[in-house]
Order: sequence, then C-alpha cells, then structure tokens
Amino acid sequence: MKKEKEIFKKYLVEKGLKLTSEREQILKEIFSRHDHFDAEALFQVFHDRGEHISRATIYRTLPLLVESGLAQEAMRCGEKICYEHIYGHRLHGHMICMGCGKIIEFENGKLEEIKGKACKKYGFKPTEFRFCVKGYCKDCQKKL
Amino acid sequence: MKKEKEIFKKYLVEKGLKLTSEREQILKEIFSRHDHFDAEALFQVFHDRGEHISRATIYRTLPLLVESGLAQEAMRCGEKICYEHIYGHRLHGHMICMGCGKIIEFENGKLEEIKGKACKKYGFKPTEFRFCVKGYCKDCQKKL
DNA sequence: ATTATTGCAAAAGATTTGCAGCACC
DNA sequence: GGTGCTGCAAATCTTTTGCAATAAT
Repeated sequence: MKKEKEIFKKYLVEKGLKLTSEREQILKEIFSRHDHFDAEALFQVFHDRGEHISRATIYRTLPLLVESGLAQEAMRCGEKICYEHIYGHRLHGHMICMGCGKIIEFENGKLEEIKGKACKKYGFKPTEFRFCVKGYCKDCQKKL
Repeated sequence: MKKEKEIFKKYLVEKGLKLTSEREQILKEIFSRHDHFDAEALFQVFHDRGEHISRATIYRTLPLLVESGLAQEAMRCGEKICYEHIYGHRLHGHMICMGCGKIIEFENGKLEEIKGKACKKYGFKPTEFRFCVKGYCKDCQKKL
C-alpha cells in the first residue's frame, strides 16, 4: 500500500472514521498531480472523467487530508482556497502572479530554520505552513 | 499630514480617484490598531461608534489600501480575509493557533533575504508577502 | 459641472449542513 | 447490524455589483 494511503487510513481509523472509495479516489487524485487545486477543480476532474463525487464530499474530505498531514491550504487564488499535497515535500514558498495567475514554487533551506526557530521560541506546535509572495511575474511586468 | 495619508492621497490622485471622508476614516482606523482585522470587524467598529460606513464601501476600500502598499492580506481566519497595515513595518511572520485563534507575530531578518532571493531569481516583482504557520499554541497543546 | 463614490439591496460564489438512503467494518 | 458516509438541495456566509442619490475636485 502506498505510504500516503497508509497514513490516511491510520488517521481515519484513529478517529473512528472509514476509508470509503470516495476518500480513496480523492487521495489518489491529489497525489497524482503536482500542481495546486481547489475544491471545484477537483470536482470537475472527477466529473469530466465520469466518476461522480459530490462537491459536499470533496469539501468534507479536504479538511481530513489536511488534518492527517497529507495536504495543506497553499494559498487563496481569488476567493478560492487552493490546496497542495505535502507528504514527502520539502518546505517551499510560492510566488503568485496577480496578472496571469501563474504560480512559481521556490525552495530555500532557510525556511525550515525560520519556522523551527519561531515555533521553538513560543512553544508553538506547527501543522501547516505557508510562504507566499504576491506580485507580478516577468512577463506580466512587461505588459503593464 | 501623516505619512500614510500622504501616500494614500498620492495613490488616489494618480489613479484619478478621490479621497473621501469614508476612505479617510478607514485609513485612520486601520493605522490606529496594531492587530489584524477583517472587513466585518471594521464595519462593526464604525457601527458601534455610531459612524456608519457601509460594508460595500469597506469592501471597496480595502483593495485600494492594498494596492497603495499600505495594507495587505495577512491571512485567512476561517473563511474571512484578515488584513493588517504594513507601512513602516518590517517583514514578519504569523503563527495562528487553530485552537483559540490567537495570533503570534514574529520577526526574522532572514525573511527579507529569502523573499529577495526568490524574486530576483525569477524576475518577480513582489507586492504582498505572507509567512504563516498554523498549529497550536502552548496553552492549547495542554488542552488537547 | 463633471465624475467618482456612497448606501442599499439584490446577486454571486464558495462552503456548510440537514436528511434519507447507502456503504464500510 | 450499527455507525459513519454520500448526494442532494437548501442554507449560510462573505464578498461583489447595479443603480440612484450624493459628494469631491
């Protein structure tokens, strides 16, 4: 069994919840993509593929994935919440272009250090992390 | 005239917009507080004080303050967007407790460095910045 | 005088929820 | 078999928008 499925299953069992086929499909889908997605986009993917999963189920499943540590809210794109899977990923930041919506991911080893230092200082127990820079990408700056 | 008012006025004039008394009140209010706030909270402050400013005006003014560089979206608290004023502040991060909603601000000189490095690498022009860690504060960890 | 702005109320969007039937353990 | 889960549709909540009256330059 894939590691992420194991983690999810373990989390669900501990909470007295069940691993349904819908939850499994959603888990599989978000780990098969490497970009960011929101609830509606996820709904559309299944819909287009003829595998119907209701919006309600998607909205109810995403927080479970977050709580199990497999995903996190990465940013707000307009009014929507965008998620990303995080298991097996290094801490990274995002640059979000307000012109074209492009998202650039970047890594920096110091992110972990800053996060660790702040949490230690205040005895804070971290679950989710987010480093975002909004602005304009190279291409969109030219257009302005 | 206060520096932030000058900046706001300059921004508005450049855009062919006007400095109305509502905009001025909102500006003054957000610079008089040092915490984070959302549109509804701002509406309530004025309402409680008997100075009526409509929600529509608040929702229309906040983006202007962001675009003029005086404020930014700091985080999402639940479904709401929380803002903070940024003029004259150093880059800082937030730790948000999912248990009690407490927000801890922290500074770290390396934030500026990381942001700068990433933007330079991709030719990205930054306008807003956000470093958030969600999790549980010292007190809430005990309660769990 | 001109043009942007305000407040209102209606609209739009995203997300949540109650409920009845269905699926997992 | 019992309890949690799903889909649906209605509800909720935040944010946006059209419009007529009003205020800033």
